This record gives sequence, structure tokens and C-alpha cells, in this order.
Amino acid sequence: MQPFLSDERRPLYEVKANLFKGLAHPVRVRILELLSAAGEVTVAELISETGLEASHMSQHLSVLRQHHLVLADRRASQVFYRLAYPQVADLLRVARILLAEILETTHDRLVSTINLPSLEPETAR
Amino acid sequence: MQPFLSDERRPLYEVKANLFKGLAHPVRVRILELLSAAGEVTVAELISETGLEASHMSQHLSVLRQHHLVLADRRASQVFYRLAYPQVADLLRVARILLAEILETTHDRLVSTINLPSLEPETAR
DNA sequence: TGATTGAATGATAGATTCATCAAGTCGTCA
DNA sequence: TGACGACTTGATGAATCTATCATTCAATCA
Repeated sequence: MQPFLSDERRPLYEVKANLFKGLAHPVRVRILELLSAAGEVTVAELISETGLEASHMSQHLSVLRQHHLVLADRRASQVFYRLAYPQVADLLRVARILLAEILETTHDRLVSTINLPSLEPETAR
Repeated sequence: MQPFLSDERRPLYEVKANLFKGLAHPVRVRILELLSAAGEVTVAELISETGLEASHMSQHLSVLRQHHLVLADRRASQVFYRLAYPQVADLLRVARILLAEILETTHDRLVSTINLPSLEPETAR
């Protein structure tokens, strides 16, 4: 495993693919969205919000930390997480825009597939 | 496997994670970047550009198609690929911006780690 | 101090993804 | 037609990732 970007000679597309790997899990996306919305959240809140087992949550948070996507700091007995950069939220936003486009197009295609090749004559109308 | 977004009741963060999965491989990022830059590229060009084995390239192209990220069309004996949506290029761009930010911060931290806790007195200068 | 709660780490089996090779499809052209 | 070039699909072992359980660490408080 080498989710780090330490090696500056690594081609950009590898580093970029690596970033996407860090985002490639529903739980991690969910975490980042919660942090985007709330600014700062404790692990306990993340757990109750997602229903995940604590150690499982910790593992995903660890992945996000290794990818430099979130920052943690401990205050008293709790650990608070937040986005490491506002650009992380930008990335999620742009992804959502792309998905909206894809879903719309796919939906349209589906609808026209249903409507056009019908062998029956239009009923009523 | 279900890289499709057919199920509209699926929570958005799952669909989003799935999108990122489609992007989570250096070869696929590379392909998308080539398509972003050139508009339209044949499989043969992608192969010679990346040095990949044909079947391997095909598999990655298949993943990208399933994720609705690229479109293929056959003209004569060759198959041309292009981005399915300009927003795909946007996503790559935003990722690059985020990475630049991360790399800069990481680099700065590294430099200050090297400079500050030095026990030696500054040499010459 | 010892017990308790919040969180991280280690270990591991099961699931997914990747790279490679063999085989198949589709179009062109001799 | 049939042989070749351009791709795609299928199958498979190796590598990676995920979910779960057990253990450990860190801070609070009785």
C-alpha cells in the first residue's frame, strides 16, 4: 500500500488515481459529506450517523487521514474531524454535478426507449 | 459487480463512491486525460500512448463505458473514444487543484520539519 | 489507582480488482 | 470467401481492499 504522494517524481495521473481511490467507498464519501455540511464532527457522531462499528469507522478515517483529506484533533476525550481543505468539498460538488448530468441523460434515454419502439398504436392520446 | 447507477433509490453517496471507483486507476485517469486533451482518440492511439496490452486497455475502456464516462463509436475498422460529458474534464481539473494544494502544504511541512528542529547551527549561509 | 468510555491498531477471512493469456467478434480487402 | 487487423470478451491467479473480532491506547472519573 502506498496512498502517499511523497514521491514527487510519480506521474500526476498516478497521484490523481490514488486520490480517487481514497474517495472510492460509500462510507468515506458519506463522512466527507457530513464534514462538508457540519464543519467539524466527532467520531461518536459519525458512528451514530452511519451506524458503523467503531473500529470500522476508525479504519475509514485512517484512510482519509493518509490521503490528507481530513484532519483530526483530540479535545478532551473526543476526537474531532474536519476537512483538510475546502477543495475537498469542491470535488464532491463537481462530482455531484457530473452525476446529475449522467443520471438525467440515462433517464431520458430510458424513457425514450420505453416510448419509441412500442409496437402498439398510441392508446387514446 | 454493479457499477451502474440504474437504481434511483440508491443513496447518492453510494453512487458517488461508485463514480470515484471508476476513476480509481492510473490507466483510466490517463485515458481520460488524453481524451480531455485530444477530444477523440482511437484505441490504437491509446495503446501506443500508454504501452498497454490491447486486452488490458479494452478492459479499462469497458469500465469507463460502464460508468458512463466515455463514449465509443466505430468508424470503419477503428473505434474512437471521447468523453461522455465535458464535466468529466471538470472533475479531473478540480482534482488537480486539490492535489496541488495538498502537495504544496505537504511540501511546506516537510521543509519546515527539516529546517526547524535542526540541532546543528546553520552552516555558513 | 483501577474502571470505564472513546477511539485506534492488528489480524484475518471473504470479496473485489488487476494483469495476463486464450479465444472470439466485426469490418476490410485481396 | 477467407485471411488479416483492430478490438472485445472470458477465464484465472495474484494483489488489494473490506468487514469483523480481539487487543491496545488515551483520557476521564470514581
